[in-house]
Amino acid sequence: MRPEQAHSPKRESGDERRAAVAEAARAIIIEKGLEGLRTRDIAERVGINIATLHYHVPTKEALVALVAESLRDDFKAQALRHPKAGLNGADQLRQEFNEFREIVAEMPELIGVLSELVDRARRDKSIADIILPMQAYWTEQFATVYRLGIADGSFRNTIDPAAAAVITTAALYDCWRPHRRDQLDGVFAELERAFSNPSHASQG
Amino acid sequence: MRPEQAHSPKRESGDERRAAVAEAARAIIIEKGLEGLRTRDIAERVGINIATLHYHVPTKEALVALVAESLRDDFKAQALRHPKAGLNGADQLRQEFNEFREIVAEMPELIGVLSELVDRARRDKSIADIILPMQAYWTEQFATVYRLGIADGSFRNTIDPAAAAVITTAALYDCWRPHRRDQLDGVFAELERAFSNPSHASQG
DNA sequence: TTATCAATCAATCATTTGATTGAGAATTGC
DNA sequence: GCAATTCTCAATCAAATGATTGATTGATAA
Repeated sequence: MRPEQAHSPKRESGDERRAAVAEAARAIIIEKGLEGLRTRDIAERVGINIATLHYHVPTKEALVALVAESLRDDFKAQALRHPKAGLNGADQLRQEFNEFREIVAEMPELIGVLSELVDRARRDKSIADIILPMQAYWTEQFATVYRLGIADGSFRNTIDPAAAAVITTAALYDCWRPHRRDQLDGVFAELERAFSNPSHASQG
Repeated sequence: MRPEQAHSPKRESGDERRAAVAEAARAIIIEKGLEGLRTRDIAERVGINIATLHYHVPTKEALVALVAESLRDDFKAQALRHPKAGLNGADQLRQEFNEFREIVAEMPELIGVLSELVDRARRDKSIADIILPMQAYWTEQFATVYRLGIADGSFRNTIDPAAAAVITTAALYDCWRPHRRDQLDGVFAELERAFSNPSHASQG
């Protein structure tokens, strides 16, 4: 979001409105789910009239898609935060875990929004087209790390990178949930053991 | 559900009505999510009047709890299907995977209902009280298998059973989703490799 | 300054929604 | 068989819901 212009009475631009709408909708989804998402509640939370909301985001469907896009964009920004060049597979995996820990710490409740959108993606192709590529991208990041680790010897060479990546992202996603959050570090450690190269370890 | 009594014009009992309501609600949740669950649609699908629905299930909240309970009961029934006595850890793990494959094959779309209820559990304690113990029970099954496998030597002794169980159930759950279903066997195999005992394998 | 377009609003629409009411039908127990 | 109880229904309620309408305001370019 664009920095606020100091005390400007100027109307917000269309993009700013839509960003505010997306943010308000996310907050409400966290509280009430997609099930409880109401256009009037969003308008109220942004501080605009219901007709203004419809002016900027014409339908409720468009609104949910806007939320999905805002989420995708946040994750994209997060993915670019830390470069990984020069690290071996095992170190990159650890870095991915550290980054994930940051996400969980910064956005503890976003799992709620993401999860609701994943559910909707099953039923609504327009949401699937936003959410599934994002998930696939995340999973592919791990597959790449595992391939690198196999090549550099830090992971066992029996790994199926694609399957290992699914296992990893699934476990991380599950540990984002409130009732599993205290198991995050234990799961990180176990994943590292699961994929590390035993002969590498015995050499080290 | 109770076998149908042949051609009996008798009214269905309260329990039968509620079971039919739960089943109808499940079907609608699969199609439209909790977001699109409407009491009138359920009544119509069962073939009863809306007031009759309210007679048997007084509020929408009670209805969602009924769905959660019906799901829990199905899983409980499934869990008792195959005895595991006498198998070592690795074989029990394989049997768990085979059972899970059965569940996915028999109830491919139930992930949709379960997932919606998991999301609601975050926001609604009465649902959490039904769903979370069910999930914890499932996870604990795997932890038990891993502990057994460590003891009998079929799994590596560095495993943290609780963390390994979380990783396992998370991966299986994720592979129940339509877009991941084709990876189920690969993930099974990778999980087996992840936790197997290397010195056991080299002896075998 | 004026015309144009974008944005905003209050009021409103048509329908839906969870739930209720009261009468009648069906079942049960004595 | 009858009274009591359970169950079912059509009609209805009050409020909510996504969305629309038409008037007005704000911003900008000429």
